[in-house]
Amino acid sequence: MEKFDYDAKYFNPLQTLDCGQIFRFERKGDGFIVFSADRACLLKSDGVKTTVESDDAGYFYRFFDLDRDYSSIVERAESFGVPILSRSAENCRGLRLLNQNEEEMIYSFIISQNNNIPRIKGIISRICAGLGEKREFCGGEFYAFPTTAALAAAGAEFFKNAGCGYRDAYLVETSGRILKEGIDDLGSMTSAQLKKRLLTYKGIGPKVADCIALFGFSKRDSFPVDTWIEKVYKEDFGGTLSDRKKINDYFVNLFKEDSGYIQQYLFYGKRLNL
DNA sequence: GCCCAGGAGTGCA
DNA sequence: TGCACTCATGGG
Repeated sequence: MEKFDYDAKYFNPLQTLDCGQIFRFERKGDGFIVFSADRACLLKSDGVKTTVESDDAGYFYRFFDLDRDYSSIVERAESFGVPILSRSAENCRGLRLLNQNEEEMIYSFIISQNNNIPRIKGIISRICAGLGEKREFCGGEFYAFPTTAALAAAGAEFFKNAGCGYRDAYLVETSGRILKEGIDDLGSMTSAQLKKRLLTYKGIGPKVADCIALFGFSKRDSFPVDTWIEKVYKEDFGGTLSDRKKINDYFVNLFKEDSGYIQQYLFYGKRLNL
């Protein structure tokens, strides 16, 4: 096991895990076990230092985005003078944007559409248990996120039984296509190129593409617009547009390279009613 | 029974 | 191009 720690002021486990960007983690004593692809780590904080234990410190250092200075991000977020944003950034300064596995993000956010977070977690958990490799961590067992090959071999009936509902066909179609084509060429694309490509997959529309780009491909100039962000737009920014594409344009033009961070502050802050 | 959830695909004007 | 309709499922 490898272990490192980080200033807890800018790395809060609960805020980082609970804000809706990740669907696979569980409580373990006074900390959390966090899963990514076929790996796991143990995350704890005493309020002064947050510690990460795993068998690959380098992977999780990048996973938790620990190269980046969040004090300046929080500062810039507060500089806009929008009350809900200032409150959320101040309260959620320990929220870190994750750099997650690309394929796990693609399939997870296809499942997320028109769905709620607790149910998304349950569906993904059942898919992992059914198709993922069994691994060991911290004296317990867990299931890796399934490979594309395993997903492509599963069939619609499996996904329906896992609770995917009508999204079963999207998973069958998209996993089959990625098995054939791979996604190696997506990693080097610009944000705009990547989103355009993502939109060509079944089950991926503008909002899901933004989430995949933001959490899976580290495209921080993305601003996913869902029902909660629509609410923020109307109630807290006095917005009058209802077209989600135009709302997205409005926010990206306003927040630019900080869009992804600020979107999470607003999304999480609104859900917590901060 | 209703409305809602990290929306997207389809058909038709 | 825009817009209404539909798509499972579970919780409140």
